[in-house]
Amino acid sequence: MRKVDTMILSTRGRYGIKMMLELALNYGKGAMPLKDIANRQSLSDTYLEQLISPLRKKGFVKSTRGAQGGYELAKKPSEIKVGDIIRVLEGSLAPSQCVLEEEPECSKAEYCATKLLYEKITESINNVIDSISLKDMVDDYYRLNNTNVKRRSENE
Amino acid sequence: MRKVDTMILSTRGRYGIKMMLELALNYGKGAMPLKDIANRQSLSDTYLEQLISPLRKKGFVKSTRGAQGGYELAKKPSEIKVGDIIRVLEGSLAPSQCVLEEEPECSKAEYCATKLLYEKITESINNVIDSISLKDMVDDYYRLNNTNVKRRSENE
DNA sequence: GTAAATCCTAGTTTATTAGTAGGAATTAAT
DNA sequence: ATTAATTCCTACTAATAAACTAGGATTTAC
Repeated sequence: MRKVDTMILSTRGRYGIKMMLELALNYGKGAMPLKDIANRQSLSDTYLEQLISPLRKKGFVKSTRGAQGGYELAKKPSEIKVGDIIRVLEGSLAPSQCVLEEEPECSKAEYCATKLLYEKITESINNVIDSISLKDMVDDYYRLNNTNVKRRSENE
Repeated sequence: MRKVDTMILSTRGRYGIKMMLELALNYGKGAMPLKDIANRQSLSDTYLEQLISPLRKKGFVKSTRGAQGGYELAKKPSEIKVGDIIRVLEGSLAPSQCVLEEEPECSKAEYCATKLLYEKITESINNVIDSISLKDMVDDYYRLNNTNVKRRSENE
């Protein structure tokens, strides 16, 4: 039997985004230990370790080793796009191999109407994920939070 | 180790689209045996059987049993959207479970900025896949084909 | 010098994907 | 009527990928 719903993001991408949002919320306040992030999000810290490693190597995160160490964003939240995080942790999101240049799935690629379809889907996804930065998410976070708090007190 | 690139469509969706495109190209010419489709696309016919079954049950394909039987589209190609095929074979494409109503991944969904992100991604994907019909793909198919043939003869 | 942290490699388990196998039911052509 | 070609259905299997875990080396503030 098969899964009912396909998540286009695996836990790598999803946890990675949560993790980076935590770092963005902490931006400018120094290094944050991974264990804190894991605790706040109820995720396995040893698993998050695996995810933050490539983000560091790609220059989105910087680390301070040793006691009192931790991680922080290596760029301003406005300069890190959700697409950056996803591409590091999931690779290119493409609906089919043939959209990626390396190896055409389809032997008659020039006649391939499905390739055209996949390119349209890919473009649409990339447009969205490259238009949203961590700063946008932080803004959303505070906006959503304030709205709810306000609504609650208005009801009383 | 992990795969380098995440395909948002599995073979179910990709083969399903190829199969439906073949049926669309054959539209109006009677039933086409699954074995023919499998041969044309170099795919396993027993696997395609599994994929066409839910498409038939959802009313996108109709079958004729017995010798000289086969499958054909149950609607006009313009009335079948790529999104229909994908949803039948892959389920809802969503970047995260929390976008689907049933079970919120996030305990504090009302404060969840990532949910907002996922909704934007989902909306963008659905917009594309629901705007492209099998007729569009058939048109692309012939347009790509003619263009290439023409270019070839122009070169001589 | 000890505790708290990152860093690194290699496992392990579980779930999902991608098929296969085997046969029952149906029907056109002979 | 028999045969061959087809759909239809259920269950199984193998390969792959996802989701972690384990263990230890290294670094550094206190």
